[in-house]
Amino acid sequence: MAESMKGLKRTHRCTEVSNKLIGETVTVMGWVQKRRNLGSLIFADLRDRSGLLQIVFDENDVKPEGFAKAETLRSEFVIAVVGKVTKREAAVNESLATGDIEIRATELRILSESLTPPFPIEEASNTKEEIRLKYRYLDLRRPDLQRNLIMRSKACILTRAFLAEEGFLEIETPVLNKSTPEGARDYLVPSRIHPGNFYALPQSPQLFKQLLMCAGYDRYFQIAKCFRDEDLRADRQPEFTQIDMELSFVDIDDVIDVNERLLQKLFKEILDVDIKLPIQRMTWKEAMERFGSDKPDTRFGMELKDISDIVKDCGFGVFAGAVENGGSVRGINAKGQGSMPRKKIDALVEFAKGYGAKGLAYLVINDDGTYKSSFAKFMTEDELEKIAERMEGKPGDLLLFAADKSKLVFDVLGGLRLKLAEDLGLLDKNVYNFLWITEFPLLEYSEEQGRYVAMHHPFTMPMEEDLPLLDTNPGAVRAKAYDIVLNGNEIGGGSVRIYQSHIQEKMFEVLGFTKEEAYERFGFLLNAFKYGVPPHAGLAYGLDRLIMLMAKEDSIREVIAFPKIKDASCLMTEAPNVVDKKQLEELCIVCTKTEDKEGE
RNA sequence: GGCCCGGUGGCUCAGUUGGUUAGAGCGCCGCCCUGUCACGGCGGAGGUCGUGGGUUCGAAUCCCAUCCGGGUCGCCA
Repeated sequence: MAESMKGLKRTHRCTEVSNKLIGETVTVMGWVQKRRNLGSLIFADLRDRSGLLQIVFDENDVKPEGFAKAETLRSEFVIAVVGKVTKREAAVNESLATGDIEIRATELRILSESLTPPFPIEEASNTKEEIRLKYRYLDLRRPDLQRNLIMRSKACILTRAFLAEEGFLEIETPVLNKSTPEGARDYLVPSRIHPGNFYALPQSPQLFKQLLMCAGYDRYFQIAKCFRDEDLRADRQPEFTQIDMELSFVDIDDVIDVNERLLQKLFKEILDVDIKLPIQRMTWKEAMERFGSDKPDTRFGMELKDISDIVKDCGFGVFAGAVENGGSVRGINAKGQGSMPRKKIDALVEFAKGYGAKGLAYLVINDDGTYKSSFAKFMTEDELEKIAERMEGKPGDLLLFAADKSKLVFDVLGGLRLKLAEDLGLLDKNVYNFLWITEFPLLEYSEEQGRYVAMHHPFTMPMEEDLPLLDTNPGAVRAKAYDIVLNGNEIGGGSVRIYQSHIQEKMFEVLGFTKEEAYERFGFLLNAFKYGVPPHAGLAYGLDRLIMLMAKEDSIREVIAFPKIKDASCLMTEAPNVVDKKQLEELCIVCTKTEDKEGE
């Protein structure tokens, strides 16, 4: 039976009880982690968010009725204990913060009983994520998740303090918005008052923060929930959180400066990691050519090398053909992996095919300097020598090559590089390599849509020196956009925005929007900019990813209290669900198809 | 939508070329135990082998379909 806590007041969290309090009486409350019943002496480990504390129940102290209650204690019972802090009589438990003390209980109240939990509430759980997520409220009791969420809270509080100190204002923007079907798929919310009309949940507060600049708020930030109806990944959830900011009267360097100092503060205060400033910068072009990625992981080498010039006239049709068709041939050097078994190399080829590559060529430099290769027979000795030299190949190395359109080559080798690093254990989670990627292409040609689309968004400022190219070669225009990358993860990105209407109009023109279409979608922003708009720029972090990396986790689900699973549903609440006919009628909505779900 | 991995008591797993009654550790329940902290001792309960179908004298094991979870490609301005 649950007892009342009437008359008791918690005096300390478990690990706030220290050996400085020996002799004092304290009241602690929490969950029973573990009970050890020795017959006439019972030990219980009490747990709260601070940690563990040992309680001793001895009939002499806690009286027969209290002792009888202690005998019924089970895992996850919620109890209140009044007792005296004492030094442990026997061995100290070194693995516990409170390992040299214990509470000799004089009073015990069982505030709440518990069923036997479906999985052990313990650190470094082996339990399948499926079960952990179904019982997320139990999973969240585990120290790992508590640490992660406490870290997340700390990061938010520090961010607020830092940005406030830097003159930023925290301002909320609407969650119910107008859908602008450019970019990610929107989550839609039907309007009851306007039948057939829908709001869209924000993919980011982008337009509103620009309007705030227009309105004179100078420096804005918000820790904002954002929504994208796209497929999930380990680092992608349909709802996620951004640390979003925008600044007026600034250029790239101003944005980078304040953000470098923010990152430095967060990593120092939370992890005691010193980030050396300034953070390295690299152009998008260099990142692609050296790492095959716009978010390179610089914790290890294995950089891409271009061998197109060597093989453009060689006898190997795959290589020569790729160059002839305007593509390239590039490779990476898996140092010392020359002895990789054929089966594993075949697996790498399959991996490459997953990116759409037609194959993957390899060249092993044997210890005696001879070659073992899938293409050597088509090449001259001289060509092979030159390739090995370009790849800095030494005996015992495994060289891997992709030949195709350059974009595909980058994707394949960039992916392969990461896979190899992971397989070879080159990725140290204690190392934090930051990198700014700059000079992104402004536009990207969409085969699907048959037009250029904005790589970042349509309000991104082109680099001044590339403005003339907008007419002649739009694909070559670079943008004043920048991403902040940490260990191969894009943790944030932003840009300088267009504030001159003639450039904005040009941008819409290149994107294939008529003036009417542009106004239809973004009229409120374009009109606002007619009334005096300051030059402005901003940046937004993926908070979940940032915390994931700080917490050394592999999935953002580990730093989100109640995450969704791969199909965007929630195992605990079973959202989304079918709603009442009446609700639909009120919204004038008819479903043409309804998924059958079990139990409905 | 494609590809890959997984699903066996509450949890984590083992289960041979298809072959008696499907095992282990932890947990759980009962009894005993005054210094445990991975407490210990004795005893016990608990399994539609994800689901459906097929092959077979016989299926956890082989085949097909399907459901569930994870990773990834596409997708993510």
